[in-house]
Amino acid sequence: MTDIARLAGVSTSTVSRALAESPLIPATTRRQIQQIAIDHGYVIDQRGQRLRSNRTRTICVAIPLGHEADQLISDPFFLQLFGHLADEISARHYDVLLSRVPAPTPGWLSRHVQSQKADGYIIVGQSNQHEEINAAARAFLPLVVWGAHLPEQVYCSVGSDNVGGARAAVDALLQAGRRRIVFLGATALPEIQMRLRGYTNALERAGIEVDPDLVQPAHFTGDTALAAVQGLIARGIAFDGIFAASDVIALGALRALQTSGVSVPRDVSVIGFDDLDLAEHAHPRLTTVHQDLKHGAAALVEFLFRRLDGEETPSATLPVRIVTRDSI
Amino acid sequence: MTDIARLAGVSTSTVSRALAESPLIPATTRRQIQQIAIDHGYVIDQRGQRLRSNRTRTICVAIPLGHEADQLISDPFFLQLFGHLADEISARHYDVLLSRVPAPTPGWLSRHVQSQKADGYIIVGQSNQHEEINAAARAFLPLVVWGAHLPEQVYCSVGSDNVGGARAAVDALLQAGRRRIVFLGATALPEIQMRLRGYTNALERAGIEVDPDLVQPAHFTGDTALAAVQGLIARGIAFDGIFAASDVIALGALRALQTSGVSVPRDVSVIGFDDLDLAEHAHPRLTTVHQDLKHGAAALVEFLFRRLDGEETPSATLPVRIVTRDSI
DNA sequence: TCGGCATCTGCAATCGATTGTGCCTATCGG
DNA sequence: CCGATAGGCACAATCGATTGCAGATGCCGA
Repeated sequence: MTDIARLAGVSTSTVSRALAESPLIPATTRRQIQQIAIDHGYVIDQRGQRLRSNRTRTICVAIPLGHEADQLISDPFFLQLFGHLADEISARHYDVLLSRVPAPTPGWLSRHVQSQKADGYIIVGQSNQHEEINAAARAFLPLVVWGAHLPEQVYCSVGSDNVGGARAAVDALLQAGRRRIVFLGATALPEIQMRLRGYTNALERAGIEVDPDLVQPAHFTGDTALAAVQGLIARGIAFDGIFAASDVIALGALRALQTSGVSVPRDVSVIGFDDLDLAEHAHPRLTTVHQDLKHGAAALVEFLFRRLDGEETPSATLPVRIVTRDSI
Repeated sequence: MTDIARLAGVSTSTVSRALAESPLIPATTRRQIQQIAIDHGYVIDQRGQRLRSNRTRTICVAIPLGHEADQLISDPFFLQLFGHLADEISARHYDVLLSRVPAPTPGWLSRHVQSQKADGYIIVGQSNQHEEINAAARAFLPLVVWGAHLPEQVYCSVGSDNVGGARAAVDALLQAGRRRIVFLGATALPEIQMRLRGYTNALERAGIEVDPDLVQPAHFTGDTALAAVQGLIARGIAFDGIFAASDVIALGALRALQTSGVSVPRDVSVIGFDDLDLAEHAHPRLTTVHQDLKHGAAALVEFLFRRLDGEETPSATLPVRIVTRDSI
């Protein structure tokens, strides 16, 4: 900037103001200085600008992986949500900073916020970090969370109706005449806990007792789901329906059934949760609970920018609906 | 930092050195100062640190959209590549900055580099920005590109063997007895041009003349591919095979054929390019040219970090292979 | 001719860190 | 007992921008 100032025969103050379109500088001078900057390939250094002006024009999307340190960014659900978030954020001319937090240590979020790398935060999935997020949110407004709505929550969250969606999913299986329904999911996560609650609710309402053998842990990779289903078959535990807490899990279950010669949906009905692009293309096409990630992402970003302007925003729970295809 | 210095009874220089584990500060003092920092929730402000130390510990992943401004980040191919890139970068403890450049203006990349937002750049897809990238790469070493290897290229690129892959794909269709083979793809892009060249090569070698009617433009969304195939059918142009320049295009073509009552692969064989997760789950399961995006991403990041250390790196072309499924 | 006012423009402080240089104080050997 | 040496530490410059304040300039009317 000093160089540009010298070339233009003015001070750096004037250059700074000219490039910022300050009305203090007459329009003709402004244009001249801007032209000199362009001609010499000068652009404002973000490091200096950010330090001085206290704004980074950057939103950080963070994924805490407290439950499962090896879940990668290349997880299809996360990528799909992230894609929509990035579209929304870049449409507002902000940069997107992606941060993966493999093993959250106490205070990680507050520290991250303090480091001034971004103006606002979108946390994808609470993992087991509810308290941590609460603590950070108490002192820092521009922070929104994709996930479940939990008791004692001070932060703003957007998420699907997990209990209702799970209940509807299990109801669909019951309606298809299924009685021994497996639940597959990582119950350490709040969202999955909610889905388990919906599962339990639906069974109880139908007068069916929950069989602990049928509630199986499965992480977010298809492989653990595959192993869980194979385990059930090997142990001779009978079942005629599977409610998978995510589509990726459902696809793993489908693979396991296929290799064991179990026909879907003749012998076993399967329903997933998420409605990723994958679900439509699965074989058989996967019946699943549709979450509207695009609208969810739009809501998250909308709320975040309102908070950047100092406004408080409420949490939101998005309705879900069953998409009926061929696996049920 | 001034506060921490006061609390510890030392100067900010000492605090800075203590937090940086400088051997100039005795170990016991270091620990004391670090403890005070932790107790008071202090973390180094990235803005100051970056300004002073000239390093951001950030890699920017940029997508130029010169050809098609409305392509979104939520494109499955891009997301899958991006996921692998992000995994690799965050494994090296760097941050990932995502930048979408909708309508590249001359000098956009050089300007971006100058702005000092990141230490290194990964450009995904050259779009029509070959010259621009060349210009930036002449003055800036830590820059790598996913895409085709072009003549007069000064930058480092990693990409698949597009010509060879396309040739193999068309050969596979020919071997299945197909003769009137459609090409679907956006030929404005260098990578797609290469695939078109492979298509032409393979046909010529088989003594078949290229019918211009069968070379159809299709963008990266499935919808334009769907429309193109429906157009061919409506115009009564006969064809018995489709080489789609990407899996997303192939899925669009499959949908068009399905709604028109054309059976795949009985009446028409279809082959794609990419081997996204989607391909395996398509119905019928899509035969396609497999690109190893995970290794490609690893190579890109490896090269980039070597360049951050001042080393020159060559370009690389990755081999591809046909994954045979049910659509051919 | 001069005062007053509006319009520009520059000085200098500031954001929060890093680091070369040099001072001070022990410690040790002669 | 004194000087050399090394180990700790602080001072102050610096990175590249922004902005309040004050000074300079020009124009107007009286």
